[in-house]
Amino acid sequence: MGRGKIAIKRIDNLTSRQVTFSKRRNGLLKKAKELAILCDAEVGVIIFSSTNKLYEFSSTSMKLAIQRYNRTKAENSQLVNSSMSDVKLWQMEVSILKQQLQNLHQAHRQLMGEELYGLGVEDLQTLENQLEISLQGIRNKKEEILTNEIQELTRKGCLIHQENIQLYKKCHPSS
Amino acid sequence: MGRGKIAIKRIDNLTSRQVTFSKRRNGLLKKAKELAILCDAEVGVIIFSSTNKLYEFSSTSMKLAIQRYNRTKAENSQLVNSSMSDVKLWQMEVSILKQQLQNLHQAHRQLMGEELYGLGVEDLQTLENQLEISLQGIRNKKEEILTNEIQELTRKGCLIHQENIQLYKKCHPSS
DNA sequence: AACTATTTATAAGA
DNA sequence: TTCTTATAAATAGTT
Repeated sequence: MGRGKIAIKRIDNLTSRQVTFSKRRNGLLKKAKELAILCDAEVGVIIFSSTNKLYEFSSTSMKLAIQRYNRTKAENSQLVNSSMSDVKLWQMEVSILKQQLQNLHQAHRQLMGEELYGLGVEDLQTLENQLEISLQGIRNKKEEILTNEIQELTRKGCLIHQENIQLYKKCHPSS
Repeated sequence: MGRGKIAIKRIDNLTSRQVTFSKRRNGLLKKAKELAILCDAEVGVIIFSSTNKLYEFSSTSMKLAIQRYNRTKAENSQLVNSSMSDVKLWQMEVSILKQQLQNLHQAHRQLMGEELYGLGVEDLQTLENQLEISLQGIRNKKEEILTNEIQELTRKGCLIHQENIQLYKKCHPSS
């Protein structure tokens, strides 16, 4: 990625190491930010230079990312705390929300025609019917928009001739 | 960095968001590792996907990196350790999850052909294409199940005659 | 800090 | 999902 290829091993020359650190550190932080934005992910990056200077990026807050990390790692070996503290209650809400999310994800994937493993003919038929209805709604909506656009254009005198309307519709196929 | 240039904003399409996440996640982790090796730095990366799955990299150990991070921050702002309480952090997580739920709900409703208000012809076409694909997958699955059932019945000698097979399929319409 | 020649990452397509 | 490929982006070495 540059004038020459380099092996991934510690750069001996101090100056060159520092320059590369500065360039690549910026690159890493930029890519971390892009990943978070593009993919709606929570990303946290901690970098200590060899001179012990700290650089960081977090899409939310580093504290939150770390807490979440710790919790995720600890979730397996749960049991810990006591009765019903505020924290416990919030934790319960989190787990409920996570469950809801998981359920929705599952339903969503099935609507996308994925993960159809467990379904029988009946379920599949129901799904198919729903999708037919969805398609109808979407096609209607599209038709509606196009009709509006054509009316607007006609009002402005752009499309007076029938054949132009046909042409316009062809360029924006409705199904 | 690819066939086309993309703007850095949340990718709307779920599938391509997941694909991009997977590619860029790998890219980020690789670059983190290279930075650590090349420049003798301590690097820690925490990534939560939008489906709450954790991915991480640490050049030493994440525990160590986090400890060092906390220590450094504490040194910088002598005293301020009071920062965010556990409760506050859980609350933040709850609000993030709620947002995710809302997003998914929205996407879900659109797949169901509802709430099509904000969408343009382009979006509607994308949605329509997705639904067509879904339908195809579902119909294939149904056909597959029926074919298996017929084979099973035929094996048992219940359906030897062609007209019976047609009848069976009619009673379990495939579309 | 800039400047490029190259390498690398990756978006889109198969 | 995995592979391929054209193109965008990052960056190594240089000025």
